[in-house]
Amino acid sequence: MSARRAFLILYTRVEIEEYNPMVRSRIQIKKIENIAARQVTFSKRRRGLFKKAQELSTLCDAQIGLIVFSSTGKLHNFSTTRMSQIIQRYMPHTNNLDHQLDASLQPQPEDCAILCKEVAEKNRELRQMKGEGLEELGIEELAKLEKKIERSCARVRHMKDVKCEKLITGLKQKGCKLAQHNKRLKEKMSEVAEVHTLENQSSSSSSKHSSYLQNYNAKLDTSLKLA
Amino acid sequence: MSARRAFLILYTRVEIEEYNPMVRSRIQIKKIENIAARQVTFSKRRRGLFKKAQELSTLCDAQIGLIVFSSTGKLHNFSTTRMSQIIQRYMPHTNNLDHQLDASLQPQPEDCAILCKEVAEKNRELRQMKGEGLEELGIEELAKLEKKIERSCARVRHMKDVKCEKLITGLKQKGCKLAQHNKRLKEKMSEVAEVHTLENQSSSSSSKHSSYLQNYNAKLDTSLKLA
DNA sequence: GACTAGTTATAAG
DNA sequence: TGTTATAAATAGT
Repeated sequence: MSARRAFLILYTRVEIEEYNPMVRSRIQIKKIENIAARQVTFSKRRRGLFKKAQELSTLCDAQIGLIVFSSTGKLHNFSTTRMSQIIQRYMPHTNNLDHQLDASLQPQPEDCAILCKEVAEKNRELRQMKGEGLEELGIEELAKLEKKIERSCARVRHMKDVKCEKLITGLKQKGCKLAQHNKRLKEKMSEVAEVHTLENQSSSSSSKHSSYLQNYNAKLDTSLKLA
Repeated sequence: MSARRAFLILYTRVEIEEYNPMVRSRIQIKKIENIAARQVTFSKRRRGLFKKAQELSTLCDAQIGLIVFSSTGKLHNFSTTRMSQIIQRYMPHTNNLDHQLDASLQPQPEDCAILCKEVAEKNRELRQMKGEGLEELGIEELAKLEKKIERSCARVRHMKDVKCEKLITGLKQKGCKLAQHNKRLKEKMSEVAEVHTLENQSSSSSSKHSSYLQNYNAKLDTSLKLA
């Protein structure tokens, strides 16, 4: 039984580490030394990568630029808009060390055209969202737009409510603190007043204390206002 | 039973096309409108994309630069060496250098900058109208925005109602006309049938008239279909 | 962020 | 390039 067990363990280890089964196995991510295999993998994975990039840009409305040089030096690239546009947009985010690049990244006429188109498109969408220029839309489209705007409105309303609630909570807390502070100040005031009364009864030099009390009251007021 | 069958079919279609089952289903590659879902997907897929890029570069010894701007404008990038190096290696492969030579004939960079700003501004407004990126707004602004969107919605709804009403009126008129036409055609038909009966009773040469009547009926059918 | 269950990418042939 | 079975990515919770 022990021998059988040993065999099983050995078999399993061999299968995982060395034996190439006829089916796909997990691979390590390290440079593929076999050139043919590397090229095949490069081709397949490049396609996969570009597809993923395309999907991400579509699904999430992202702007993507992807440059790939194969080990043979061949260029492959993908971008949602003109690559130069993406690189330009990227530049401000990078260190100033790369300023030399700026010279070769002057805006192209195509970029202007693209931007113009973009502005026009945004304007159209914006006008629709504002409920302008609706004549060209059909009933279905109008219904969709209505739903979309309603959702927007709900989002705005929700954010407003959240902020209001936060504000109210904050104000309440502040109020509580102020009330506590007030209470403490009043207590102190009555203490002072008591002392004053006692002193007033036992001594004739009251004017000095009286002005002191007034001064104290004034300070109290200021504290309250500041709080 | 037929009604029940129709219901079942409808239910099935809805389940397939719209209802979200509790398990993963195939998705269409199109912009995700739900903002939260979009952000989650962006985050997940971005990680996946970057991992794939990393793997491809390691496995196949490729030089890769990847720039991603999210829809909120945030930059994410990956590169095997300094991005500037990759961009520089990329530049000769574009025809930008040729364009650069006649820079004097090209639109000024300022134009592009202005357009860029405009796009950015429109995007900001649009996003707000869609109820995105509201964190930076105060309660007052949110309230204003809400009112604005409500007005938009009212406009869209109004336009939809107007169009619906028009459509309904149009359809009703069409229906009336068709009904009238039908009535007239039926009257004519009974006249013809009457004549035919009389003639059939008084004369023996009925085959000629019979074929004439058939022809007439065929024409009637055509008229009805066209109407 | 973790989990699960279908989906998608891909290693090997 | 196409196929197949498994690994990996990921949509929905």
